[in-house]
Amino acid sequence: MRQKGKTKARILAAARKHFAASGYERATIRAIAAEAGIDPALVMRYFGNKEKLFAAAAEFDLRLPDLAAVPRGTVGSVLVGHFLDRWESDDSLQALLRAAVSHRVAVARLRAIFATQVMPAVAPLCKDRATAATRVGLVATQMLGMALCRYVLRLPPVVALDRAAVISWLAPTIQRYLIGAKT
Amino acid sequence: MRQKGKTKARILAAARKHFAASGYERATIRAIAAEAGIDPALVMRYFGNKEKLFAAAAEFDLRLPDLAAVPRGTVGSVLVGHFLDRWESDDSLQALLRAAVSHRVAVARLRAIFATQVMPAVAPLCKDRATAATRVGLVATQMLGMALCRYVLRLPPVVALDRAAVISWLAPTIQRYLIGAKT
DNA sequence: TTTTGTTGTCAACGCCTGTTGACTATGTTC
DNA sequence: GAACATAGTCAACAGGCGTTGACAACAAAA
Repeated sequence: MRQKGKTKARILAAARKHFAASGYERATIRAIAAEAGIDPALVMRYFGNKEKLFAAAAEFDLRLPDLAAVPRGTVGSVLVGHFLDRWESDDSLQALLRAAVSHRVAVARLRAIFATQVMPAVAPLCKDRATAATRVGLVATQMLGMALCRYVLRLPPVVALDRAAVISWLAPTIQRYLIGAKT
Repeated sequence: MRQKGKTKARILAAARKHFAASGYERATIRAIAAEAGIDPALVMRYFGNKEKLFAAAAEFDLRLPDLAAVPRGTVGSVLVGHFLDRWESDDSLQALLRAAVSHRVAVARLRAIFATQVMPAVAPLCKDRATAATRVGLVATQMLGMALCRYVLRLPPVVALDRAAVISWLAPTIQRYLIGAKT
């Protein structure tokens, strides 16, 4: 065997990098293959087609912590900090966001992650069940908005913030959306 | 003259529609020309190339109101309401956001709008000049995040909110970012 | 050693893209 | 009516794309 697993992993890493940097359509199979040091045709052998390659590259776990265990007053800080960590350590998230803006498969995947990972982990924190979905949605607007401005659009004042500043500014917002009074 | 101005306007409208719906690369000159009911070559005659067509289609004015005139306590509501109006009445904003995620010209344009329209209009509201840029940046994260989740990703709980609910949830956030205590 | 199955390469296909230059039609001006 | 500029069409180009099927290299099983 001439290392099947390693090649597959190299392709996936290259795919994540290109999808994250360029979005779905600008990331080409040829460029990904070149980065992985192999022939484009081999990518097809491994993943079937471009859409399946993307699906494989954008598969990941948000690894949300057990929020029932953290003190209610620090839920905002913990959530913001965790999201910053995930965004900075995994290209998949950037790849997914960039692609979701123009590709139906990617946006479906993103909605699925929201529904199956974010919602179940975060919604139980809300007292009134009636507004829980709304509250989690609001959290998403602030979190994804920060990711968009900081990592994708790179707005200078947002990039300039350090980790601690982002947390101290955003945490009260998240806290209020989740367990604050209904306005 | 066989109506030069009207054709140009039809091309621009078709371009905005397609860029908004599909992003930069998926919106093709051919499709735009077909929608405008003319030949693709005529688009080139009018705008030179695709990039210039996009630049023309993504040119717009945020029409920010004079914020010095509104009571300090309602600045958040006014801003959120105004942004909702602009997002829903003008395809250019969606086109620009969708394109900015994968196209360097578009992201530059978006940063320019932030710097030349948002910053000058909003920054004067902040008391301490030192943190003004940061505060306006934070406002952008929440506003663009809402636009992203509501109009582009269409997350169900965010889409379900009506105009009044969006305003009443987001206004306090914006208010705090702009004129609240530094955390 | 031969066979067999896997890992990888090569060259090409068909399609769609932005873009171009030659051409036609129409309205305006002398 | 002739000359001319403008508005619009047509067919084609060169290039890049995802994708394919035939072939080569190599490792393991016979």
